Amino acid sequence: MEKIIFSAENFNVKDTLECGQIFRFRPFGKGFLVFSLDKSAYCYNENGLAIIECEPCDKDYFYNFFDLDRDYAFIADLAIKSSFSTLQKSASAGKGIRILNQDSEEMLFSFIFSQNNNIPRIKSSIEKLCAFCGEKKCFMGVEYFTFPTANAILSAGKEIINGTGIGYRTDYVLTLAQSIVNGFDVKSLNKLPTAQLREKLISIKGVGEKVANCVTLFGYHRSDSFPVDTWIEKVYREDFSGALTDRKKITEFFLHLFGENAGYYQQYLFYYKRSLEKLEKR
DNA sequence: ATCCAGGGAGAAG
DNA sequence: CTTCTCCATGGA
Repeated sequence: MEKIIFSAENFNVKDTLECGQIFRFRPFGKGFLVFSLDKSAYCYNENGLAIIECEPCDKDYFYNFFDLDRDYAFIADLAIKSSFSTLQKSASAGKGIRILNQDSEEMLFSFIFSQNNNIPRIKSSIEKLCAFCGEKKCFMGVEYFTFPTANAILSAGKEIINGTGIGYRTDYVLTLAQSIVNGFDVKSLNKLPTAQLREKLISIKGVGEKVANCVTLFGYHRSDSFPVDTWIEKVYREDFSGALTDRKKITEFFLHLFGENAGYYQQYLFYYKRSLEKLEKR
């Protein structure tokens, strides 16, 4: 097993995993097991450090996965010093959040699962998908399943995919899997600038403005993305006194307000609103 | 029982 | 162009 050791100052494992950007992880030992495609790692904070353990051949993958070359102290400080009090609080509480570099195809399928759904159910459905048509593997004595290929999803068929509990979204998933099998290369879209990338993603059935923004942010690391869901809409209404109701316009409002770091700030705000605010109000 | 969750497609206005 | 309705599912 190989270890990557990093300062915990801007790498809080729990916050990074629980802030809603990743669905495949589970508590284990001193921290969490994390799964991406067919790979796995064990991560935890200890003595002011963040530690990642993985197979030697996956070391480069997880170094990039956790975005370890980026200066998150700088990003968080800008937010903390901004003139928006909720952003200050959110960034101060969530300065250990890093935006992961996840696989774009895995993100695309995962966020199609997410529409009009909640995070615990999304996690459970994706786990079932992997169990139904992923490949069984073992890491540190724990059994897990890889994220399935489009081909495996397609051959699993309607009955099985619907067995994951995603209901009406089953058709979206199978249609996407079919088009990937037919040659649609999700990863190659990375060469497009963000606006065109987003437009291309929205042309996929089951992908609208919000899901496209999640995929550009979490699957292509485009920080000029700003997903607006029910939680961010609450932030907009309650903390920015917003009057707009069209979520696309709310996205544009925040992109204009926050600029190129909007995606990082969005994640601070989302995590704070969904998980932390209720804890502070007492 | 009704509402809500990291919304979007398609129809109607 | 904008707004409305319906969509499966399960936990609160």
